[in-house]
Amino acid sequence: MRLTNQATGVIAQRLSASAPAKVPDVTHDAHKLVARKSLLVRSLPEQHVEHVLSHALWRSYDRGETLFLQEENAHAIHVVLDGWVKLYRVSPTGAEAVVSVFTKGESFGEAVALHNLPYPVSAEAVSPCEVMHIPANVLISLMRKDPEIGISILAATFSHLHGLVSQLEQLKAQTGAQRVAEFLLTLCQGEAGGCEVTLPYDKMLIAGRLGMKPESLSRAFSRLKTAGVRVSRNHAEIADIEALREYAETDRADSWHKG
Amino acid sequence: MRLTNQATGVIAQRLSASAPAKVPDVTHDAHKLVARKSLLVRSLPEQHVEHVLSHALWRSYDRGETLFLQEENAHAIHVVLDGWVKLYRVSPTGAEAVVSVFTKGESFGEAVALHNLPYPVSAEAVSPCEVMHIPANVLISLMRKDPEIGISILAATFSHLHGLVSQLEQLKAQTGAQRVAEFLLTLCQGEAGGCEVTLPYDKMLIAGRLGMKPESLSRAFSRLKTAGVRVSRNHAEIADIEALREYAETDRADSWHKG
DNA sequence: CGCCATTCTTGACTTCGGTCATGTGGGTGG
DNA sequence: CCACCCACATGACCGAAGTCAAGAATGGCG
Repeated sequence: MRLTNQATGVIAQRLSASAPAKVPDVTHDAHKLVARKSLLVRSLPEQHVEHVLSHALWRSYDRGETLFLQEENAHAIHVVLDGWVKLYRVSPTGAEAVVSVFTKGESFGEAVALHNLPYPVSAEAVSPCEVMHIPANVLISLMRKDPEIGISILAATFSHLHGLVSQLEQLKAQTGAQRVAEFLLTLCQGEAGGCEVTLPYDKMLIAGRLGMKPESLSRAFSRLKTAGVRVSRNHAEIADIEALREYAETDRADSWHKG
Repeated sequence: MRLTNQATGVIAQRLSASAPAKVPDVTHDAHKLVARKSLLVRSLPEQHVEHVLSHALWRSYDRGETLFLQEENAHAIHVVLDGWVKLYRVSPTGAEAVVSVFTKGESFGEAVALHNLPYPVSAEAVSPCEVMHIPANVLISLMRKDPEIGISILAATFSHLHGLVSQLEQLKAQTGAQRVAEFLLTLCQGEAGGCEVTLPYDKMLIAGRLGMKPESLSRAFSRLKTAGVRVSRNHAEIADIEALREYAETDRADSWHKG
């Protein structure tokens, strides 16, 4: 648990008071802004946004803290306002599989919460973070008045489906190094040329997210040197984005067979 | 394409007539029954079911026929009434990754259709099959009257999310043979003891579905002999379901490390 | 400043799974 | 009925990735 908890204290108060509307807190305002920009809230009909935000719970989590566990019943939708949250699943064998990692502006748990179903995954803060929880009943009651809301929730859910499908494709059709390359590409927004990026979280988690062991990630990084990638600490330099994309999209067989 | 297309002809007629309500066709009635029992339709409010079914399109597909392609815009939700349909994705490298395989009573495309978004995957019939298409606008207009419908669509979408999450977990945390073991377990409904199952589709597709090459599937099967599995043609005998589950859930490291 | 825990890297070794080549059996079409 | 084509199995080979172990680099904390 985090020890320097001045901030945590403030927010804990806020948590207990469930109508935080006029707390004159700059960080809270900043978080509200992030919330408004999140995919989920952004796609809600404008007239309901204020209502939803004012009925939400705002909480801080320390690194390593659990938001919820697999099999627990869902009663809220979660929107990350700051920091990183991982969704993972523990297989019967005890191995942990990271399903996704969310950050500022991203939401999860939409489909489960509206049905009071058990979560299929567990959620844990991997850095100190701020999370907004929207109680499911708030959304459900709104939804009965305005069906449009159902559509926006479906939009968010679809983007998760899409993300999972991409991940499946990558796992089934790409090597580890290629997945790492794609991961790096998602971090740099430029289209071409060189680029420097900061790795958003530690390498153990990156490895998990990409479906490999930390040792394999290290090796994948060194393999990417030939593609113009240099990594030190949590900092990566990409010499040529196009070249890296080329690497990621080259069929494994081609590389030595036709090369 | 299928050459014996008497049946296909009949259904093609039905397809062109968009109000097939009183066609006295036994197979059509049988399909309607399947449709009613599908997860999607089953969770719709009773009073809308008839309306939805009567506005649906009913079509036959031959083995190998394409229902839709990745990137196409979605305008309908699909419910499989008979046969098998695979959803797959072609990666930039050209490799095909099977995302899921659906059969009788299962639906897909819910979230995409309601937004007119492009499909993230392609769909192909892997056996002759019957599919019901529910035009998205039918559901959308109903949804505006009764928000309950949004919830039931979310239910179907959630079960897909859940399926993808399980698949991810399996790919990240299990060996090929273990995935095959789990696959076999899903085919037998018994809890314990022995069991015989028929493989639902050809081994190439099973291999794809489980994220491996046909050769690896063969080897996985022979590896499972030690766990009491015997396979010949499309028929598999499982000596002891419990033992097989045990095999599937044993950590890879354990097997030789502590064994 | 120095200790300690953790993360990260590297190396040796093993296993898993993909690739290629070959052989076999079953089914379809001529 | 035979030829041909697939799906499928098997073996040889190899690269990719996991396991184990040891050491280097970091970062927090006393």
